[in-house]
Amino acid sequence: MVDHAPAARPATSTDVARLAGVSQATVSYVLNDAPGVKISEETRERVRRAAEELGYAPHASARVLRKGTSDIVLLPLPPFQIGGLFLSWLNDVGERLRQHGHTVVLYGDTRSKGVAAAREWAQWRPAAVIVEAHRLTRAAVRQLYAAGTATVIAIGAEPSPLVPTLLVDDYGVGATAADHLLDRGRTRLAAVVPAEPGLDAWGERRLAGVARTAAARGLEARRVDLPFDEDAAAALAASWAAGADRPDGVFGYNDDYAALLLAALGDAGIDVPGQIAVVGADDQPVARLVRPRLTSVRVTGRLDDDAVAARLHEMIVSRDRDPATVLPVNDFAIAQRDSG
Amino acid sequence: MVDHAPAARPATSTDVARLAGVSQATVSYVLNDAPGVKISEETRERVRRAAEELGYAPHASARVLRKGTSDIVLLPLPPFQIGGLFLSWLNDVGERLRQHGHTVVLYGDTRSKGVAAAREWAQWRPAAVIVEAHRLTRAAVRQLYAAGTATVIAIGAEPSPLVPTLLVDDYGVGATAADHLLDRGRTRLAAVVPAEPGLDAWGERRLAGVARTAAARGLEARRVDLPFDEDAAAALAASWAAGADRPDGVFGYNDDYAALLLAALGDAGIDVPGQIAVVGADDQPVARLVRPRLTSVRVTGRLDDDAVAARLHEMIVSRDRDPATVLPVNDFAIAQRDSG
DNA sequence: TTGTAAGCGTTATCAC
DNA sequence: GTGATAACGCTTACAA
Repeated sequence: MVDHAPAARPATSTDVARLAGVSQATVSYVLNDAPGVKISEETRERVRRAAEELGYAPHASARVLRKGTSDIVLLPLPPFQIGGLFLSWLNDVGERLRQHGHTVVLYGDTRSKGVAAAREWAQWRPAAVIVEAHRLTRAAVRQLYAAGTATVIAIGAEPSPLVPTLLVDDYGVGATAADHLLDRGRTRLAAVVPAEPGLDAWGERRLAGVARTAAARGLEARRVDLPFDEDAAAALAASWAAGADRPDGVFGYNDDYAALLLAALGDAGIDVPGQIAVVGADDQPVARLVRPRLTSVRVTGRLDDDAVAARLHEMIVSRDRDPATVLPVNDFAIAQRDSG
Repeated sequence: MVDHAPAARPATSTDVARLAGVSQATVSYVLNDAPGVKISEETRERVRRAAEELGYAPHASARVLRKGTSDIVLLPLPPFQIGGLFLSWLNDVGERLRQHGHTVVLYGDTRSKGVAAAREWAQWRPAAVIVEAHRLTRAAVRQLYAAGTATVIAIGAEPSPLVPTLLVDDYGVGATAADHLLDRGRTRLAAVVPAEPGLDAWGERRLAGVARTAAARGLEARRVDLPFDEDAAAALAASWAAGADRPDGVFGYNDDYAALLLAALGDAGIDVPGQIAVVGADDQPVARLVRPRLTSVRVTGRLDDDAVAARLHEMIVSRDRDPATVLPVNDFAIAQRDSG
């Protein structure tokens, strides 16, 4: 690439055509490898060289306007609220989607949901919108499909009745922890639900997974609401140290909460895992940094990222809008350590 | 909003005009509050109602094509590689930028840099591009400016020579830790540099901050390369337990690495903070979950998010392209706990 | 094998 | 005050 003098305005395909000595249409044909159009290799080369020379980049909006739809895969997600785990998964899958020719856009909007949000997303004529299930309504989906969006995909812990779902099973986390605890002979189970706005919904689902699994064996699971706060954890540990109604197996919601509880139990003189087994989730670094080391539910991919991206791509090109299409993405394993 | 029958195609401003019984131009005037155009309040109301009725959302691409530039603030960042800390900061600032009328887009591209990347970004005619400094070249900046981008802003630990910089001071983290350790009488300093690709560059800068501060007091700081690995940490702790060349104050890079080291020192029978003080960084939850609790460098905002967003907005509207414009965003404090 | 021309939905410059 | 109308840059059917 030659280092040109600063262009006053970005080069257009007309500029390229002029430089290459061909028509503007030919430029479009060549650069898009238009099928069913025969152009001599020599002309192609001239066009490509001219484009390179001018630093030509096609005007995305003009292209979208003309074609009526973009190749954007829109992810209107608040990127921080979702865990680092999901975020890195998303990045890997995004990378693959890009290789399939999509433009992956994390769209910065947060509060809105329903048809108002859909209208905003629809402005960009995305090929696909992948969004948390709770932000979708029937009208929202309709608006997007009217805007030419090939498919809308919900992210949720259960299948959406409106559109295909990327199933991020959160019940399974709790279920896996419960199975592990029960298999090791624990019978009085408890599950932490974080007392933080935004996290509680996730906590409820993990708790439900624990409860469901316990129920299958004729047992119950107690709910323990816990804010991320040392004093609250100490109070809880003290009440358990006093005896009364102490569980012998606790699922700590995730590794952070489990570690918080673990530290408080230790401070209160309760033996882990002797008196209480503690299991975390997400297999984060902290699990190996506390003593005893934390047993944790590791979330693994059910399909590899390539496969997920390939399925998504397939759904987009085939305009699969069937709510019956459900793509489960995660699976679980126990990372066995010392706490339970 | 009335819940309409499914639209076959998204409503255009022409549809709105027809329904409101006005010309299409009038619709544009009303919805954009065009200055210097007198339109009766009654007409305005009719137009607005028609737009609402039809669920009209202007076609973003058509608007961009016509206006020559978008209101997109493009952040071509891999959202996972950057820490959770920066991510949540970014979200807050993004939210504010949105309130200033910008469309914040995290653009999914990763590998590319230089003019090739710039060309890809320029396709969308963004109003601003905020990107890591190392991905910019002179030609890249030129291409973006030619595409009408109001300003390009670098993110980096030192001011960019090409464009204005959002200064994320990483040296300061190490410097703050070193000051703290030195103030408490430690003299044989060491700093952990994570032996992980991708993290080492950050580690080097934090180390440099420690070294610089130590040097100002006539002392040196030792570099300790450490992978995130229990065995490696144990080996390091064992060598220090053996005596030899043991530091009395260690900066652990961040809380995860500091906690890793802390656990290994404990296992090796070294007293913390008695024999070695350990300081982490980022003030993550883990700092309160380990024993002794971890003293940590807390990264705080130098300006509040509102102010940062306001400055960015100002730079965009004024087309501030002056590399002398530097916006330092973070400041530091010590979260004093038990480890040092 | 290549060129001509229509039209995508907006905004903005003119006449009316 | 309001309504035609001409771009904006591109893709694609059709003409040459």
